[in-house]
Amino acid sequence: MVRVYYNTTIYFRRTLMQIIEKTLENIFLQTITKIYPKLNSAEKLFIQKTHNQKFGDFQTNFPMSVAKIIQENPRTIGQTIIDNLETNHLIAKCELAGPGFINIFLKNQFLSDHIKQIDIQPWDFSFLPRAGQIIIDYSSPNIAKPMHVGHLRSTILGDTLKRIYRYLGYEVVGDNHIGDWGTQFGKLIVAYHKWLDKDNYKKHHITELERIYIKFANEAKKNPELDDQARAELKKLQDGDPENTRLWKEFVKVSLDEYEKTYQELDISFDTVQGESFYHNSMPDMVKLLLDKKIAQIDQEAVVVFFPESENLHPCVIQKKDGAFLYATSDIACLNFRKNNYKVNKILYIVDERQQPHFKQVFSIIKKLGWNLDSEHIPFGFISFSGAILSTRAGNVIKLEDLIAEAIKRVKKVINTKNPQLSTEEKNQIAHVVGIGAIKYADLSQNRTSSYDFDWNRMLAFDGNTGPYLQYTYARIQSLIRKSKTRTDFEPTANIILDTDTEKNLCLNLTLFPQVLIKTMEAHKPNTLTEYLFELAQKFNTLYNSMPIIKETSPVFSSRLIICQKTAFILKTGLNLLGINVVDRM
RNA sequence: GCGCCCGUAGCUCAGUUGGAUAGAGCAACGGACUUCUAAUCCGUAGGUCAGAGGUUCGAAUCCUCUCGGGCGUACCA
Repeated sequence: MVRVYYNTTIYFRRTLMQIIEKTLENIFLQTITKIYPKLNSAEKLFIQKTHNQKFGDFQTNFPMSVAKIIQENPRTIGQTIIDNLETNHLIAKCELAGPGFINIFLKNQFLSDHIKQIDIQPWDFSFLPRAGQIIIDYSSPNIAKPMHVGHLRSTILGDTLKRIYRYLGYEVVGDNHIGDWGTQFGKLIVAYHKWLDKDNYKKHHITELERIYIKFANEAKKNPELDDQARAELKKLQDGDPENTRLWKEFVKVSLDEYEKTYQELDISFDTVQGESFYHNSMPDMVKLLLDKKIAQIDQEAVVVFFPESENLHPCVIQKKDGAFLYATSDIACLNFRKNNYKVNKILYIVDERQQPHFKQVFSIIKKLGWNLDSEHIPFGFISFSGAILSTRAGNVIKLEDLIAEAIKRVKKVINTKNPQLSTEEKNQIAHVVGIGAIKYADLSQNRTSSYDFDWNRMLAFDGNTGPYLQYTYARIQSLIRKSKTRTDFEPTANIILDTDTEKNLCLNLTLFPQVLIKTMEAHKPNTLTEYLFELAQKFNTLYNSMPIIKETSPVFSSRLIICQKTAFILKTGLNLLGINVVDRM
């Protein structure tokens, strides 16, 4: 690390690793602006990894993408660019290929030097628009209901995005927007007085609250009068009735305590927990504001926002005829709060795809208000079970705590056959890390937009493209590193030998990590990252199975061990960004 | 009815400025452990990218239509 002190502004600057794709883009851009000064198409320039070694290491299709604008043959453009490229320290040669691809071959020396810097210097992400804060709304369980696999996606998606944004240098606020206000509390209060089993409640708060909630739903079908009672209790709560307020606070507290256990098991944390109730007091102001600005109007005794036909949205009720507020109202109030209390870069809502119309409505309303907030709904497909939608009331949920327990149980079984000599304590620790890893990876490796049917064997698989596979690869490397500790012939600064396709492939893959992170962040799709890590692990395992590492002597031994260290670093860093930990043996 | 999402190998799915021969995992079949952890690796087989048209140098990707599936459709969240 090099520290440079300046006179005017006192700060230190570390030497940062440049991202290869960006460096190449800069080199090409220099040449392109020189040859085609009028061409304002820098955004069309993308350098990407080739999918086949015969096409070089990286490539660009820039000539084809601008051929029409320049009105020249793409091959001519490509050749002109290649001929005018200034010599530099990273490109060995460029080839024109096919209809107008430019294939780029890197210098081995550059690649070797570059890889050696991995885990020594951090990458330079300073070109990203990082001003302000990224606010991420995720997890958001409903009070008094157990967290089930349906909450998994929002929770770990949000957590992963939070980690990735932070790693890229953004300031992030993770907000658990809990469902702690609304109609279910009227029902719960009625059910609490009628059916609560106090012993059960003491033993397991949420299980009992869930039971009486389901009972209420069933009883109300037979006896609609219960719904009226629930509405009355809700009204009392909203009007500040002391007894109902006390009960409500109790429900919230016991629920949060319970969720906290699951969050700890999953290694999930939040920066703020501000549920719907937090915004309750400001909701009347929101309604008034929208009425004053003539954005909302009174229709059939309710306060409603209508949208132009082109937006294809249903009217949005922001206050019911009985005076109660709704989900949309609280989201508007929440946005108002964020506008006033944060310097917003972007707001992300990690909520399932069925709520897409709701967010369109809310975003349309704040646009009418002239609030300049970059808000984005990050939708994901929902999880069903045997084709049915998971629902607390229907009672077909799989609780997160049960899923976690089953995962740990299954991992233990494998450890006992593979590594029975490990201590019980270590077995437990490994089982926990690997079990959680399997669950998180199973979900994150799926494209978030697709819905899927929950399947125990699929979610808890340990072979193939799974979390345990990546953790296993990491553990294998750690084993090599342990065994190399006593070696005296290790040269940490040795050149990396890139003579075989196996070694070169793996090394090239190592360099892609920072760009993959950017891509993952931009599309908000963690499966981009899982896919990359899986490929990296596969390439490592190919090397591991086809060539000796610690059985070699230096310089080959040193070169391969350095590759191992760097691979382990990327695997660990990548897995940690997915919220998955690693173990040194398993 | 209208709106949104989806249809890719036997199964589950990747595939985001439109790029070269559409890829993985699982399952199947054949092979590699007295050798750095076989939760691994190597190989074989498997495709009308739902169908039809269009846009162009080039389409799984963009546009139109048809068929099939899921979800949503103002006073729940």
